[in-house]
Amino acid sequence: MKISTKGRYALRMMIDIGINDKGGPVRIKDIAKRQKISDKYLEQIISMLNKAGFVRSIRGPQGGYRLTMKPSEYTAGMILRLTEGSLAPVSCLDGEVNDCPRQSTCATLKLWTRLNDAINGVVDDVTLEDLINWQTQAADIYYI
Amino acid sequence: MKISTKGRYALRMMIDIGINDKGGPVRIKDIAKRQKISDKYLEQIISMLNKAGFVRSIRGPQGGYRLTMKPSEYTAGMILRLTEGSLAPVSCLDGEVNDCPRQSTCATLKLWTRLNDAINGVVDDVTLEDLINWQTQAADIYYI
DNA sequence: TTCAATTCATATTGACATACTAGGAAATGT
DNA sequence: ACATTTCCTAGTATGTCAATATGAATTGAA
Repeated sequence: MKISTKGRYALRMMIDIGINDKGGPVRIKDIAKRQKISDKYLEQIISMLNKAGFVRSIRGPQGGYRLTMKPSEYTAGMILRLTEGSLAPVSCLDGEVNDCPRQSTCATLKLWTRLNDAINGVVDDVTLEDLINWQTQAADIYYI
Repeated sequence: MKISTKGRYALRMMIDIGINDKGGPVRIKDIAKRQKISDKYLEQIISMLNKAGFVRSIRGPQGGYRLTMKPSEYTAGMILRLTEGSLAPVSCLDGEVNDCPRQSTCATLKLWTRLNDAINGVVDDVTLEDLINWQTQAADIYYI
């Protein structure tokens, strides 16, 4: 019942890009250095974000990545669902339809559905803008 | 971000025992047959519930397991936390204290804390009694 | 036009967890 | 005594996670 590094790193990268884009693209190497994460691993993760259109890449020298939308338009749920695959606590709630043969008599399904709703309620309520604000506020307090 | 079979089976066993205790202990073999799960695997899981005092065992012929408390006194969270280890979405929220060196500057921690609270809010609100009621209601509808 | 800096793509790996299966020991009611 | 139950430990196949590794493709700048 854990969010994997993929999801956590993806959020941190999006936050990092949001904060460090000063009118030009942000390099993986710099993100890796700031976040203290292997740049090769980050490459793989950002490739997902790129293919999903959450960032766009610029190749060659002075290249890097930029956000494609305003931070307020991304939710944490969008980013986590993309990288984690699904946030559902049980696989029968993964897709659109539940084809579990036990579903009509499954008491625990009601519990899992409530849990699923609670999880979605949180992650779809928090935007990248929120995360960036929390990040910059925390940094301010820390470095004063 | 999935509940494992251990947690799911533990809940189903507790529900099964709650429903099928007719004044005497319920055998693993019968639970396994009803739930269509390997009895050997259920043995391992119920051993955790036994050691935690959630059920008590009676050995020998006509032996089996009985609940030690009223169904209303168990929450789903108690059973899941025991079998899953922890329901926290990130490991830095696992124990009592958070000793992550990034915590003071970690924006995502706020998200994980909200998520953790939401998860706990659901699982600690649903009791075994609720689950048993949902189960018996579902069975009624199904078999009429 | 060459070169260095960057992203892009794919394969491999080690460690670990999951979801069991297997075999037999211990206890106990009849 | 014996059959029935739980109890205990070990083994195992499979898959996932979290990287690491290697090199190709692209492109701005000298």
